[in-house]
Amino acid sequence: MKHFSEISPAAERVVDVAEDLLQQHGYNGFSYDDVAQLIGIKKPSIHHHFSKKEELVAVVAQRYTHRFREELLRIEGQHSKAPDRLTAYAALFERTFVKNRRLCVCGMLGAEADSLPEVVVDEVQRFFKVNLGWLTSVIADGQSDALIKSQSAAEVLAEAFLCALEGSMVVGRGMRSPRGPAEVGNTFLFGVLT
Amino acid sequence: MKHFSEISPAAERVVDVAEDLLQQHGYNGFSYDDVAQLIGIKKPSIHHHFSKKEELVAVVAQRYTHRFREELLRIEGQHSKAPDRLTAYAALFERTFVKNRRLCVCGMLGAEADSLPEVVVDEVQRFFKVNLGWLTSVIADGQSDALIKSQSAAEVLAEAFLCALEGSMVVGRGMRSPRGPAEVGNTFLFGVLT
DNA sequence: GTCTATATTGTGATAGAC
DNA sequence: GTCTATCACAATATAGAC
Repeated sequence: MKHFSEISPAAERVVDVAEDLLQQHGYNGFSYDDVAQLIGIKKPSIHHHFSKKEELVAVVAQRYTHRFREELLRIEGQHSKAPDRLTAYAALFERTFVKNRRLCVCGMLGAEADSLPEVVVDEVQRFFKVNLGWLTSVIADGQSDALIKSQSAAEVLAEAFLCALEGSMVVGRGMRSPRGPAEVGNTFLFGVLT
Repeated sequence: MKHFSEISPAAERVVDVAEDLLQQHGYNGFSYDDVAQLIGIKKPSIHHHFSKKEELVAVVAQRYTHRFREELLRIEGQHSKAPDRLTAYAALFERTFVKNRRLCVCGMLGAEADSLPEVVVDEVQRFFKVNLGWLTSVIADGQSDALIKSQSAAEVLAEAFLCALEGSMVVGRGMRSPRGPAEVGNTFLFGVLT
């Protein structure tokens, strides 16, 4: 599979626009022509960079996961206590959602996963694994430090937290509500975990 | 808007199949021809029952919400304590998910809401409002009876619970994981609320 | 209620010139 | 890297016969 770091600047603009359309309309909700028109070039030029749609979307998801990992590192550098790290984590989702109720790339693709090419689902799976792994270790640390009082297994708490954040974007969009991940994350953290 | 209770048996079969396809592939992921082939008739026959796709999907969502309300009533009849009612509520989502990781109709439509006709989004919004209203009153009752210890506002707890359940289907599908709403609901209920 | 036939538009994708 | 031209097909939707 092509790697996002090895693509040209022109191809990167394609990925930028595709990411945006994906978050707003989903895999089956945008076309090569939509991407082309937003950039201001023609459809076959998109095929020049990514011959198949599944390749384009897989690269979008791949880069999205990479950037998420960079953010996780940044959070570790900026916050040392588990509750602060989890609040900052929820803020990542909130930042996406406040821009026109954009969905998480992998939340959208996760919903559609049943009718998606395998290369795409593989990337989605990787995103969730990375996030669950990180959350699990942060929560386990919080339990050791007695900053998180719930004694449920860190792994299942991590999953519930991630699900609440992903779900908040879906529900917030479906309800046309301004309420998003930050609020739901807060409820979870201060009504449940700590 | 057409009401699901006033449609013919033939039209109802169309709604049955459309609901299924919707849960598996989303609004933009199934076609009139898919519906026709699964029933064993031709595409224009579907148009005879529902001239536009948005009308068909709106009726699917409408009936889905109605059936959900019937289930909520049933839960009220079978369980009197708030935690039991919430566990039974999570089981509704689990029942959907265990069938080939099927998504909640309105969870799927909520994710896609940005590129959906307004008549459809209206129904999705109604579904979430109905569910949040019911959950809020159940949780408030549980707080009065001291069966739910969290003192956060019932409304925000309701939203977090619903988001966790909807999100669990999205994440479970994206991870190709068998873990679903029942487990996440459990974590929320016994690690957070009670 | 179902069909055949068809209009119209959009889609992912390719060939080959510049 | 971008273009024009084009293909093959699938989509929603309509007209009109049975």
